[in-house]
Parts: sequence; C-alpha cells; structure tokens
Amino acid sequence: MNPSKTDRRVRYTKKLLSDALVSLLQHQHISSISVKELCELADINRSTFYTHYRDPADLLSQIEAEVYENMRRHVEKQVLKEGALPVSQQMLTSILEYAKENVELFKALLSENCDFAFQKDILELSEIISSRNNFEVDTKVKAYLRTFSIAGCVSLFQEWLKDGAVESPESIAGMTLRFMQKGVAGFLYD
Amino acid sequence: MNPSKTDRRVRYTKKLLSDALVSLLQHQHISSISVKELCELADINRSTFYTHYRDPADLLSQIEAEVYENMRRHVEKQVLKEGALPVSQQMLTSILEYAKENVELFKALLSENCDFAFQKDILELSEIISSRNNFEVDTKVKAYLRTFSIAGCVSLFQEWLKDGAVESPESIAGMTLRFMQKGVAGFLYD
DNA sequence: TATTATAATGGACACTGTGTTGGATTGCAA
DNA sequence: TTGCAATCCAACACAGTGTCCATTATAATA
Repeated sequence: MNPSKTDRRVRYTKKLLSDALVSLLQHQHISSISVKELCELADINRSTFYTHYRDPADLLSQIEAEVYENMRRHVEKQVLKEGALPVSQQMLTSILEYAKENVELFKALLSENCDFAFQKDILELSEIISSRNNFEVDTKVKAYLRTFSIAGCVSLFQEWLKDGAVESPESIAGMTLRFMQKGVAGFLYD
Repeated sequence: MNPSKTDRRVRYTKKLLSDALVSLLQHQHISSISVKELCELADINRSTFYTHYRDPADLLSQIEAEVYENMRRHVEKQVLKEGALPVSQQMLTSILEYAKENVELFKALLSENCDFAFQKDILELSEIISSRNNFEVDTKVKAYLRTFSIAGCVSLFQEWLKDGAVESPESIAGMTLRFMQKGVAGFLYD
C-alpha cells in the first residue's frame, strides 16, 4: 500500500529504530539521545539511519504523527457511534484502552522526555471534540480553562501509565471527568 | 555571608552565566545547550565555566534551588500571616506577584525546556501547604487529584507568563482557585 | 598604595559524536 | 535468475567536550 514501505527490509529497519527510540525515551530526553547509541541499541548501521531520518527528533515526529492518526481515527469512530460533543465517558475510556495496549509508547510520548508535540496534538484534538460547546463567554478565560483541564488530564494519565496502568480505563476516565467537571468538589461529595 | 560568594568576580561571573542560561532556555531544551554557546553568550571563558559548574544542567539545578528557596520563604511568610491550610487567594497571589517580577526566569523554569525539577518542587510545596487537609479518603484518588490540580495550575501559569502576564496576579489566582475547586462548573455559573 | 592571593583568560590536548561519502555485500521483488 | 535497492562498513573532516597549564587581570587587605 504505502509505497515507502513495500520493501520488507525498510519496514524492519524502521521498526527496530522506532522500538529502540521508544525504549531510550523511557529514561532520556529526545535531545540528549545520540544517533550512535540509538543505532547500537537497534543494531542498525549508522549510515542506514541517515538514509531514513534526519536525526532522532525526526524519527520521533514520525512516530508521533502515526500514533496521532490512530487516535484521531479512534475518536472519529467513537463520535460516529454517539455523536458526542462534550467528551464522554465512553470516548475517554476508548482512548485510555488504546493507551493501555501500548503502555511504553504512550509513556514515552506523554513524558517530559518528548518535545510535547504529542500533547499539543491532544490539545488540538480536544478543541475539535468540544468545538461546538459554544456557550458564549470570555474566550480568554475559556482558553485558560482548556489549558488547565488538558494539562491536568495528561498528567493524570501519565501517572496512571507510569504506575503500570493498574486501574481500569473506565475508572480512570470517570475520575478524570469528575475532576474536570467539578474539581475538588467532585472528589469530596460523591 | 555565603563564603563562596565573597569574591565580587565570582558573583559577577555566575550572574552572567545564569542570565545567559535563562535566556537560552527560552528557546532550547537544557540538554541541547552546549557549554560553548552558553559561554559565548555570557562572554565568559569556557575554562571558567568548568571551575564553577559540571555542565549546564548543574547550573540550572543551582538556579532552581535558589528560586525554590525564595518561594518557600515567600509561602512561609504568608502562612505566618494567615495560618492558612488550604491554598488561599492571598497565598497564590503573592506567589504570582513574585513570578511576574521575574517573568523570564519563571518562563524558563516552568517551561518544557527544563528538567521539571522545579515543577516537582512545586508539587512538594503544595503537599506541605495542604498536608493538614486530611479528610480521610482513598489516598490513591487523592494523589491523582493533586497531580491533576497542580499540573493544571502550572500550565495555566505558563500560559499567563508566555502571553506577557497581562492579567493581574489577583485575577489569575482567583480563576485558578475556581478551576481547582469547581472545575468547569466554577467557570459556568459564576 | 603596594602586595598578595586567586579568578579569569587563552591556547593546546586527546577524545567522542556528527554527517557524509564511496565501495562492498546482502537480499527483495519480479 | 537477474537487477536493483537496501544495508553494511571504513574513512573523512568537523564540532563540542573536559582537562591541562602558563599568563594576565583584579579583588581583598596590610
């Protein structure tokens, strides 16, 4: 299908490099990862790396784009099912299930070791989802609220993943929505 | 007072290097900042840098420690004044005023270009402040709530600073507390 | 002010990672 | 089987690193 991936060798090489990068990102920031160590871990020749990517950040952005695309499809499917405008329990659960199936990957992409492009994508995605939520208010305050909520969400997910994603996606989704909608209040009286 | 700072030359050198680092941190991640470019910007000899710091991250952690100490004192003074346990409007306002007086510095320390040590310090500080808030509940949920709230806070502050800190510290403090306490609800009906 | 201690400078060193090249080798696809 | 593209491998000049040491400049203080 994808012309750049017809050759099995290419696919294999890219997979090895991606896996190696995700693995390194568990402990190091993207800008401190050298091409050399990445290639050694992936057991790929350094020259080969350069035939596919400009540098590790380039590889990262391609991984991000791919995962984002998967998430967008996930969300779209969910929207079709429910026609949901505000973020629903089901929507969030579905996303978290996908994350749980790819723990290491999501841990890496959401962590401080990445360039936050992924988090910015999520912010964008959330704007698309709730864009029709147009109660007319000061847009600046609205922007602050969105920033507050999404950052809170993402950090909560991070912690969940870091601790091994033991709780069910459902319960995390429910908790997150309560925090978003009611803050501390939603925590106390429930 | 501080024996390591008796010599004026040392103080001056350290100041130049700190300023240069904060300036570079506006646009680059700490782990991508080279000693060379840092010294060129500060107009300090590279050898001199090494007599004071191990690497740029070392310098950063010293800056962080100093700012954190200032913040801790700030908070303590406020606690004495009010004996406040939950974070109060005054407490937050006071912190934000301090941040506004040092915009570039706080932008750098809170940004994605730092190692998050500072944000972790803030999390710790918040735990100290609200430690006596011991309504007995599932501590895991409580931990998630704290993560959610602090991350939201920090991101909101980041955005405020990035846009030039035009709003008053009071209004930002008020908004933040409403978000924390009531979430979206606190935004809608007010 | 003159003296002394020490901080900063500037140049040199070996070392490591970078990005590129050209040629040899491997293995996919048709 | 053959042709072609992907991978490997060795070598290259170049950048930044961290550590010297001799020299210069300047702060502290007698």
